[in-house]
Amino acid sequence: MPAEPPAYLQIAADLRGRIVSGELAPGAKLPSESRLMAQFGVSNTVTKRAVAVLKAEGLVEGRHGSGVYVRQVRRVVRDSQGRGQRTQPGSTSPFARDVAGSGQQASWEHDSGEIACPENVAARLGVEPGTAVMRTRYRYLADGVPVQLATSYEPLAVTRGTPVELPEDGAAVGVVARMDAIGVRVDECVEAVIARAAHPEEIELLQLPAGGALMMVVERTYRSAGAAVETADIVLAADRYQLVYRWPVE
Amino acid sequence: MPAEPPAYLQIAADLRGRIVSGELAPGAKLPSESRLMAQFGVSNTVTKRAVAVLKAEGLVEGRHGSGVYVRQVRRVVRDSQGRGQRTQPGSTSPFARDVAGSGQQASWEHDSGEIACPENVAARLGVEPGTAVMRTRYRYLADGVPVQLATSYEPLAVTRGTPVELPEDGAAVGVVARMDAIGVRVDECVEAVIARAAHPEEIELLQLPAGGALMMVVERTYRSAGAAVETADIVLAADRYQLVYRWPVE
DNA sequence: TAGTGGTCTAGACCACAAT
DNA sequence: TTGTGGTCTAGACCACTAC
Repeated sequence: MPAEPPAYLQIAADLRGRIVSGELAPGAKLPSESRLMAQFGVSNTVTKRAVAVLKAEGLVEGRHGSGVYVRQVRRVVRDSQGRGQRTQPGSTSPFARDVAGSGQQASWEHDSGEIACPENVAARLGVEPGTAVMRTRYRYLADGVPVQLATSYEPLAVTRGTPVELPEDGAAVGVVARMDAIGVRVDECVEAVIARAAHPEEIELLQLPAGGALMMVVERTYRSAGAAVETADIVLAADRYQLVYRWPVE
Repeated sequence: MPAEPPAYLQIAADLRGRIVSGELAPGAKLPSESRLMAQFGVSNTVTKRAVAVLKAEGLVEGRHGSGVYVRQVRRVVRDSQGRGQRTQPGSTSPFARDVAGSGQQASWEHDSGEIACPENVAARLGVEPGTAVMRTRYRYLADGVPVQLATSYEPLAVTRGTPVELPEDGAAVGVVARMDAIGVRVDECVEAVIARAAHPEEIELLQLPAGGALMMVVERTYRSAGAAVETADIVLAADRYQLVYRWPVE
């Protein structure tokens, strides 16, 4: 005999089916807890747990005192095409271009400071841990809503004493153009992508629902003649982004 | 006054801190529910919920009747380098190369059949919905453990009547080589990456823990002279993979 | 004020692990 | 047999929304 799946998963599956079939459209309100309790003949904890599964999947969101609603997701496309390419003067930042693609307005905040390079970053930059690096933390917003975090590291051996030692509005022009300005020719971009649950500070900075938000993390490294000149951790709310990469065959 | 975070999140944060600091090393057993109840002065449901948060994050796994243990994750690196490149005869499949990189043994299963093209796939292939396509479903295993699913679609207008109409052991050589064999020169590869929670059938096929497993989904499309000749949905257990992309600047 | 979700208590039963 | 996690009951209180 195959084991019966637990009730909370059956209820979650029932609701999920009604969402993906369109019966419960984006913006629609789910049946309230008490209705679900009556309909399925279970106690409140079971219905709450079923709904918690759907929240963890990003399918629904609870609004306190009002109800649970089907989310409408529209993903921003982040295309590698043109990213890490030399941009024309006056062109807008890659982030601004991405969010413009979904009809939204881009803005960002940043702060910079010199630090001793932590171990995991040192491995990516190919320097000794403790080496002086410039760290810049960014928070990017689409229509005023924070959607992306980034932390950038640059060896000061490359930029010390130059006009681009501080990234200032580096986000507006991109790393490649900044390095060009001091004669460093970036020739390769490498991005490593992982997905994981959100860390607590990310939940706070990105105003995510507590417990179970999904993140995509891009470790991006720019290289010049084989040596890394910048690396960054880019943290994206997974349900708001699609990453696109394209390359020629042969 | 800042609001106090709920107890279950505080307990989860406490345990998470002890895990990432290394105090609770991979393989270590967490304090039992009853210990946590006593230590934090809460009821069982609260400790269970705290542990559930860590499970959803992929940090720990419960072993029924035994305890909850810190997971040891080693990520397989899936590198775009060499993927969608013309391979030398006798070379192994991209998947086999990936898992060999972490010292594991690769194997896979597949089944093929002709179907009418579903709508979302039709958009990617640039054909009318309902057009005849060959669908092949793969399940890939590393050391016998299923770690990856893939569903591939090829317009039969391209392959009908050729020796590669059925992919057969297509996984062993790759799409580019198969298309080469019938004179179709693949010249571009596009991959779109999203992250989301696992679907129920994925939980079953990949033997994942129910409720909250994270997936990465790669929509890969091969093109020849502007026309798509193959597209695939590649589903990866997020905590077992790292995707790497690299491209030249300018 | 009534309805709703978010959190929590204090138990219970079962299946499975370790012994 | 004892301890453990997985599931579930049947309540409770609070904060918030909608009216």
